[in-house]
Amino acid sequence: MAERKAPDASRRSERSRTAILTAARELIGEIGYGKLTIEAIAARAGVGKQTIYRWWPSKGAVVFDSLLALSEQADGAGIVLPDTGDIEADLKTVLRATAAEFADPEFEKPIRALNTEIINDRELAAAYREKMAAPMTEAKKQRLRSAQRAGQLAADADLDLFLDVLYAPLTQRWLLRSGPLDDAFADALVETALRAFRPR
Amino acid sequence: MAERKAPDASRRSERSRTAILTAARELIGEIGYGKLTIEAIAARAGVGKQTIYRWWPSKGAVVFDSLLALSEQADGAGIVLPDTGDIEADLKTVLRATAAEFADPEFEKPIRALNTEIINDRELAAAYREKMAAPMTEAKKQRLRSAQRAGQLAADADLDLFLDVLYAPLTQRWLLRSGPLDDAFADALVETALRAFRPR
Amino acid sequence: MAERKAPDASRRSERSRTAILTAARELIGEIGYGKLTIEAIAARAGVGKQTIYRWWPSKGAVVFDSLLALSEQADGAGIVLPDTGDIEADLKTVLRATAAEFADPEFEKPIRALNTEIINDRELAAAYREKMAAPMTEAKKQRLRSAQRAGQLAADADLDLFLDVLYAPLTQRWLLRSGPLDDAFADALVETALRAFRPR
Amino acid sequence: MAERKAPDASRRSERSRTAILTAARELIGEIGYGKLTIEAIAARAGVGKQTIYRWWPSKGAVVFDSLLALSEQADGAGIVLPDTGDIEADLKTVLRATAAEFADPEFEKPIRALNTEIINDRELAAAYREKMAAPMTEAKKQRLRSAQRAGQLAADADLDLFLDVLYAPLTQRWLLRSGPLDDAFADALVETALRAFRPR
DNA sequence: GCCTAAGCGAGACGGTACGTCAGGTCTTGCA
DNA sequence: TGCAAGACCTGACGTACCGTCTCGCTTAGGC
Repeated sequence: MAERKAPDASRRSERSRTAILTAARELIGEIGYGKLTIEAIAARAGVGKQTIYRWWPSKGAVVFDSLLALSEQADGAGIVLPDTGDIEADLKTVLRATAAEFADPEFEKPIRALNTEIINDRELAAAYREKMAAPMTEAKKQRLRSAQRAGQLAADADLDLFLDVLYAPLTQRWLLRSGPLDDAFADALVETALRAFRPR
Repeated sequence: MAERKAPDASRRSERSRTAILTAARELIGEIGYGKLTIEAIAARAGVGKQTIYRWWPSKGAVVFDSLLALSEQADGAGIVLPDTGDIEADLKTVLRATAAEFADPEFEKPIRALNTEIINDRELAAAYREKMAAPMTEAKKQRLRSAQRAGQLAADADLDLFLDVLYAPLTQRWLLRSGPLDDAFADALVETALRAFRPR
Repeated sequence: MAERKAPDASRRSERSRTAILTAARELIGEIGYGKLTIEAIAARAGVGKQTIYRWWPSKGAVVFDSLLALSEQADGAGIVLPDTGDIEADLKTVLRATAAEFADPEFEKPIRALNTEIINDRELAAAYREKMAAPMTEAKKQRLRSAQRAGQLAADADLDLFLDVLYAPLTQRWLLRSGPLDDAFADALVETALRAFRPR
Repeated sequence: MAERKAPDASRRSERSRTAILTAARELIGEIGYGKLTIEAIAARAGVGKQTIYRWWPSKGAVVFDSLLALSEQADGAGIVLPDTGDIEADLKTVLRATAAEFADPEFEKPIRALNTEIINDRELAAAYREKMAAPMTEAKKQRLRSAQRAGQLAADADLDLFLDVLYAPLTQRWLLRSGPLDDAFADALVETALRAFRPR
């Protein structure tokens, strides 16, 4: 097991790390992922290129970390979905919000960047599932289990499948721009999913 | 209003066009989309770079055309889905086949390449929907309408939504590698979708 | 005999070639050979770095060519040394001029640069002897042969040796800064050399 | 007027100093002066880079010191040239030995390195003259004075000039590789120099 | 059937960014 | 407090491709 490099993480400059992630995030918003370069990140962060290459294996990894930092700061205290007792209403609220987020140009570019990377990089995909998707998924399942207890969802429903059916069409439509992402679509998805998994 | 370029399509060399598309397809399979370069395509095709720039606006467009050529040769005679009269069985057959295709490394790289391009290029996304997705979608709807007539599907079902619910989870799982693409998953999707849209 | 690259010299841009050589010469004068970089040459010449790497194997080669161009433009019509009939007076004139040239800061930097390169590069040394030293040496020998015919120099004198004895001390003293390069020194060298090779 | 650096020489690690000079000398022999780097010296010597920068102002200075150490160990007891009473024979012996040394690849690289440095660095040139050349020159003059007393050399001969005429052609030819450095050349130089400075 | 304008292969060009190497400075334990 | 270790910013390296631009050479259409 011959490591080629083993930089001493204890000596790592927190100042540089933060500056790099911030610069990456800003640049994605400004010029888009496709035109993002390591040199530009380094320049904007006031950092040597080597400092980036020392700590990240690829441009995609930097971008991933920069977005991860963003998402982590959001859910510092854990993510909780609304629970009014009405699963349909709550899911519509959440899905409409997600759809709106996709439409926000501020969010659009980074998320497209992230998806581009994930599609083509196995390891990044794994990191995404663990670090970014998992906490969100767990929060959603929490709400679904509550609905199961309330008898609004089949007790034996496969929650992973439920979430796939609920969210994948939304994401897909956004990625491929194959249709409008309006409230009607969000509502229709919720209704469809609940219909498929309603208690017998 | 003088166009800057107006290449005379009637003089276009079919030999070069074919060689370029073939080279592009081969290279995607060999080195992947990310490392694909115009120079490599030109070299492999035995063609000057200018000949590529003359006829395509971007690398993505070449790649798209090369995969389009592939898909067109497949459905020259039109696509027809099996219709045994049992919509559930037929859809399971089709979805299992699609899942298997995704698992085939031969198909995997080009489709990932295509998705990468489409996500980040509006025009390519439109071209994809028109040239590649539309015929497929139409064939699927054909089969679904047959099921509606047979009373196996709600007569007022939104077929676009149905197809989204049926296929998006599959594509998503494949793109993000978020779970196994086995027969069980394909079957579960078909059952879920049909449950959501069964006649009242 | 597998050549790795074989750029087509017939397509070479004369404009670029000239700009590069000029830029190199100017920069040597301004910042010195040690701090000279290919990037700076390219930038000053308004040229891509690749255009330099395409046509020259090393920084030293560029510098050499730039000085060669300089020397060639000087002796377009051939070099002729003064011949008043008095070899001692003529040589003193020439050596004093050479010493003065060495003292001129304008000439100093390029020549030091050249020597630095030549010392450490066999091929450059060969090129120097052929392209730059040889014509000069031939001109000097011409004058010496005239002196031999006039009976001012031993008829069987080894002219190469004579020139070494005459010039090497001058060059050496200049390179190592081991003593003053004044007229007295030039005169002394001439007298010494002539004394050693006077006719018996 | 506070010096920016004032390392306390009394605390200097002799172990490090020696290791650095040894490493420098070895590396010059192995990879040549041009490719020599401070980092490589530090790594080979098992020393931090700062320890080098603390005690030497430039790479050239390290190299110089490393070669100085070499030459000092050689002439600890003072240098004495052979004195058989026959100045011509003695000088031929010495010059032939010098020529042979130049041909020895072991000696070649360091001396070329040294010359490269000296040519471009005034201070190093001065140090060279004082520390390395001077003792050698003095030893040679000693022998020449003996020859003057023996009537084999003009009593009023300029010994510095004599040494220049004798050695510079040899050094020059070696540096520029402009001719063979054989015994014949060494002998011819001695004969020429003696002819120029023989007693009247 | 010839002429001529176009497409074509080739590849040089001015550039941008790559990923690496080394320079020289600064910081952190260890001895 | 001198040292080894090595992270840091800087800047140059030599390479790979970009998209544009000539070069001669086919090669097809209009005359």
